[in-house]
Amino acid sequence: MAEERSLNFLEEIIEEDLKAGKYTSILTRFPPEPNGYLHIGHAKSICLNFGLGIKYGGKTNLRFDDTNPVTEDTEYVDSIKQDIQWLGFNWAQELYASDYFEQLYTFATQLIQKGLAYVDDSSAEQIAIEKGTPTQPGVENVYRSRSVQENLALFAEMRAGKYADGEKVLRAKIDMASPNMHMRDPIIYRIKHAHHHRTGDAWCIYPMYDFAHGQSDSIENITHSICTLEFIPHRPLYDWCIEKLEIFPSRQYEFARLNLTYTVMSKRRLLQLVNEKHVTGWDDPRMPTISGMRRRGYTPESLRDFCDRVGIAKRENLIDVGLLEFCVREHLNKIAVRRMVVMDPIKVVITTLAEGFTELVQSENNPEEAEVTYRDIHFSREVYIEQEDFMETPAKKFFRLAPGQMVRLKSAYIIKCEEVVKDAAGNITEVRCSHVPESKTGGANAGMQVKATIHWVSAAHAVPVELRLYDRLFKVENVGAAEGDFKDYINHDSLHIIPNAYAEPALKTGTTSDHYQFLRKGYFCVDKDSTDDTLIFNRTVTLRDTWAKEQKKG
RNA sequence: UGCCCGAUAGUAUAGUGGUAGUACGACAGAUUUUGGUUCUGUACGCCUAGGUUCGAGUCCUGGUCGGGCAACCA
Repeated sequence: MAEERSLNFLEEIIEEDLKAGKYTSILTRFPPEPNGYLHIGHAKSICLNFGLGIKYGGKTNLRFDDTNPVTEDTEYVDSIKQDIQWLGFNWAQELYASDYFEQLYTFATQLIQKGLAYVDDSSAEQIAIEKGTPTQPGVENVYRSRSVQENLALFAEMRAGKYADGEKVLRAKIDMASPNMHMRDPIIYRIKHAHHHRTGDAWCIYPMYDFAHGQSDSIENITHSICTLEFIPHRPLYDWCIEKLEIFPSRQYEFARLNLTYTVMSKRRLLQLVNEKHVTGWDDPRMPTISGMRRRGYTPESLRDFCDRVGIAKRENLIDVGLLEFCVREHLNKIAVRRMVVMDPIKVVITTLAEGFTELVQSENNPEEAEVTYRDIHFSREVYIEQEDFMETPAKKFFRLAPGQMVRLKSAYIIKCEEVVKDAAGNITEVRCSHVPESKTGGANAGMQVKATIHWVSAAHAVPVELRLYDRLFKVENVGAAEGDFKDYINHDSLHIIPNAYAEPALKTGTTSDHYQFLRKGYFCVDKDSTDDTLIFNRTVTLRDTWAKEQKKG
């Protein structure tokens, strides 16, 4: 089943480690900070970390990196857990960096005892100045030479709450002249008199990322700690802590994060979109968040397939959102139930049928199914078809309905346009057609060749529904590379609401499905805003439309 | 001016010294009671200059280009 595929560089490393006997099994982790909702970029990391665990018979922990109480919240913890499970993954253990606060405090004191950490009384500004620049070495200050005893006492006082925020920090004593800025005596503990979502008010000092992440990995015996490229310069510090503390040597590896065309992928920017009401929330169907995509109608399968196809490497990338759309179409084509909905109606009267004529026709629920099932649809003398499926003066290569032309009404009769009725202003109000008798499925004339088959809804039986059509959130491909404020590139036309589309009754009364294909229009799902009175559908993605492409060519 | 990472069709991603593959996209055609699906075909690529070698996308050196690194963020 699994096709022979080349290994990515992480799989190669793991296979070498396993082969060399370095590990008997692997343990990875997914380490989100609970300060925002997960997006498709996180999905790539989730699929990678959990996927590796599954592929090599190992396990994967979920560990919340909650070392900064002022930005973190349990609301985010809950959404993150839900999103991971929805994607289809199970963690071995649910853990929190905050579980290790006591242990991390002990690690810090060990460093102090070894003369490898010191309490610094300098202000943030002073520390920044003394740090130097990438091209200029930093300088050592007077606090750097404090005695072990003094440092131990001071650090204990920090923990005890004797000092205000920012009054003191604990720094690792490494090398103020290092060409790597992160090695210039990085701050490892800071004072924050803040309420933590899990530890409450037990602590007023919190470890920095660099003093929490690697040690957490080590405590859990994580074998392969996988993160994104921007942490490459942190790796020497990651290794330094492990070496000096003499703890389990977890190893950090980095891969390139996902970037998608026509969207943004930073939590900061997504939060801004939410806070400034450019979207309705984190789960707005236009958002690249997992919750937004779920609401939009994307399936876990399609997201996993996408993450698989984008690959894992170290070079920066910008993935065409078209690939995502391909993945969702491919999955939805297999599972979506077919229904007919007319979005922009024009009335067709079939004059050769008796006044009040009505009958039931059968149409397949999904032609892709191994065993095709059918539903009944009311057909009658008056039906709605799409405005765009009729042209009074047809364009070249237009082979839908036009005066004197024939089309098939899906699962019903072939009709021929005989007359166009207009109002005083010259607008077309109605198209009058004749029908070909015996042209239904199984009829004597069913084999007649027509150039097109169009969808329709019986006028008398149509059910009004609301459709929400989404377009890309941004107007430019590479929002990250665009100059100026990213908000200048927001597509203000990204939501188009059709309050009164006409749907076939089966949509309301028939089998309920999570995913529908509205014939020839796209894939849709029911939105949570639906009420007993009004069904609301989100368009997940359109169908491939070669006719639209043809038209663009002009 | 320092350090680090990277560079293969339009976009991604393989190729581990021996014929540059794959996917999406594009284009053309076939099939189709969805201009959907499916199928077939076509076009398009190793950043650059040297070097090592019988042979270099791959190894070495220089250059160019892109990205990152100086939050009491992660």
